[in-house]
Amino acid sequence: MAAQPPRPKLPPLTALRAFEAAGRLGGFTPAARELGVTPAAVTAHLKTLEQSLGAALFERHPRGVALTDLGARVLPDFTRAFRQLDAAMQRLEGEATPGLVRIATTADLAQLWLSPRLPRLRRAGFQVIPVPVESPGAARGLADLGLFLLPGAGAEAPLIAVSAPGPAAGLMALDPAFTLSLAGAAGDWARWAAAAGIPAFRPRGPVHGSAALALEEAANGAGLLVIARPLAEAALAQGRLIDPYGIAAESGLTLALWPLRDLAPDSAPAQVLAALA
Amino acid sequence: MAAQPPRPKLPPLTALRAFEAAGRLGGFTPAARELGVTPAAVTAHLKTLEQSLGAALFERHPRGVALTDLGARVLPDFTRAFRQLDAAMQRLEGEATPGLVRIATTADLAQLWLSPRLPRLRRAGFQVIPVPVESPGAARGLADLGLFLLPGAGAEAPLIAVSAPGPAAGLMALDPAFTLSLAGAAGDWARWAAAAGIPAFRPRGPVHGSAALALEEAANGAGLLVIARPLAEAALAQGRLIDPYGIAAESGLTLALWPLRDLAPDSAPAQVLAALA
DNA sequence: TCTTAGGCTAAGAAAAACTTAGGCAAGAAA
DNA sequence: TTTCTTGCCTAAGTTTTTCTTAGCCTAAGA
Repeated sequence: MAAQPPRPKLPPLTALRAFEAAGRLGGFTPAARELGVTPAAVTAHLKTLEQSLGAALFERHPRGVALTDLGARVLPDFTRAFRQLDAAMQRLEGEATPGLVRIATTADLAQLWLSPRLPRLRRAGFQVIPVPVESPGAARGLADLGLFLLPGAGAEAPLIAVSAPGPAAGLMALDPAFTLSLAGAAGDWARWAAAAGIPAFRPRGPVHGSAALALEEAANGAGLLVIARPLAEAALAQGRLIDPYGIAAESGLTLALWPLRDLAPDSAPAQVLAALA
Repeated sequence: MAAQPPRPKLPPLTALRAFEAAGRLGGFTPAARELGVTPAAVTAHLKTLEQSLGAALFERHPRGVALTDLGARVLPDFTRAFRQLDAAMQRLEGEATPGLVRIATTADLAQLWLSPRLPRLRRAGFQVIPVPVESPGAARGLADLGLFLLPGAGAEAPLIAVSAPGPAAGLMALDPAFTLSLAGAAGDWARWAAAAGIPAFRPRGPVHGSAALALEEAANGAGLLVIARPLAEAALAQGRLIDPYGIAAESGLTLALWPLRDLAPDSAPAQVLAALA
């Protein structure tokens, strides 16, 4: 049975989602990140949509885009609709597999903080799966809980310096070459050094992109690593690393675990949230 | 810039839409009709969806399908969400091209009833486009107004018999071979003949699938055609056809024109509705 | 001036969606 | 009973959509 009319052509859902994300986030590039595609794909979607509409949704500026009047007027409707759709999908997935809890987090937090806590939760009957995302914003509709280091008041994630255990390490004077740094955490060393009373200290050692890797290096004796304590706790507890100076600095970050959607009081996500908090 | 994780995999929107339609309409086949695809496509979507979910949404019975408990529980959420999405899309299209009015109707009504009325509306600044659909249900989200012959109380669409003008035609006794019938309107001749006082009359002439074609044939003198008056009015007004017997029978159908969504009071669709009613 | 951010385009590749064709089981019709 | 019809399923193959890669362009900021 073929469709009689050439093609009724219902609204291009994918393109609409691209529009919604781009409008809400204020650009094609962040939208692409959220959707998990390249910016070129978003460009193409918007082009299609505007063409089929016969009207522009964004003004193109050389440095970015801005919603047109029309775009701004209709965006909230789409945001609402997609939020409802996401919520419905979440509910469906939740009800389809009771006990399932998805936690959106970074790869580092998943490996270093969440992973050690999973066995206990699994034994309690929860099927916890970490969903790796780049930022809290990208978690939209993908998970029940979010776990991130966020800029925030609490001093719950202090910076500490860690190194391999052994008598020598802790006693050495600070050597700029005997350091390990994390990419994207440029200020951490400065903050810690200031707290340690050496404001002018500049690390010169290798920079790692992954906290897990940097910790591994540190455990192998490659240098002194400044890192948020929650990420190092497991290794400290195992004795693979030590905190030779015992100096903690404010990181300005808090380890936050919070619901990404409304949770039914006794649902699996709510229970896991309570268990981890 | 490639997406880091293999693929965050947002919900398969097309499959969700198939689920929603199938759930709401109570079967895969009607859903396929509404979506303008074959039933096999709907089957495949549901299979994908249920597989990725790890749970069944429909119980398969040999004669059809029924929502499972889970499916029934979540369906309303999806219906609501998609309705909102459709509404947003409608609003977007409406605002993008002011003056645009889409009327969902059958090919016959579009050609025979709507088409003659379009020039006046076009001159009034409305861009009216008929959207051909098979049934009112399939119009969901595709148009602003619906125009159909519906089973209904009013006698607004009586059946009449028409033929080519000329002295002989009207005077002839009824000849079963000198008839034209419409496919899908099996009872029409019987009703009209009953009203004419010839209850046992059975037409034997050719059967046409399209009212427009049948009217054309009748105008060419091929026979007597029983048809709902609204469809023949234009040809009668032009003198291309006559109503030789002057006998009208109840068709049980009413020509209905109604809004398929909420219309803003002074919007183009509302004005066109008022002008046509 | 150089660099960077953000978007655009074209071409080709990958993945999703759809159709066709045939099959099966149960209720309806003969 | 037998036959027909309805509604869904499966497999194979094709079309359409969606996405990525790679290179270009403009303006703002260092």
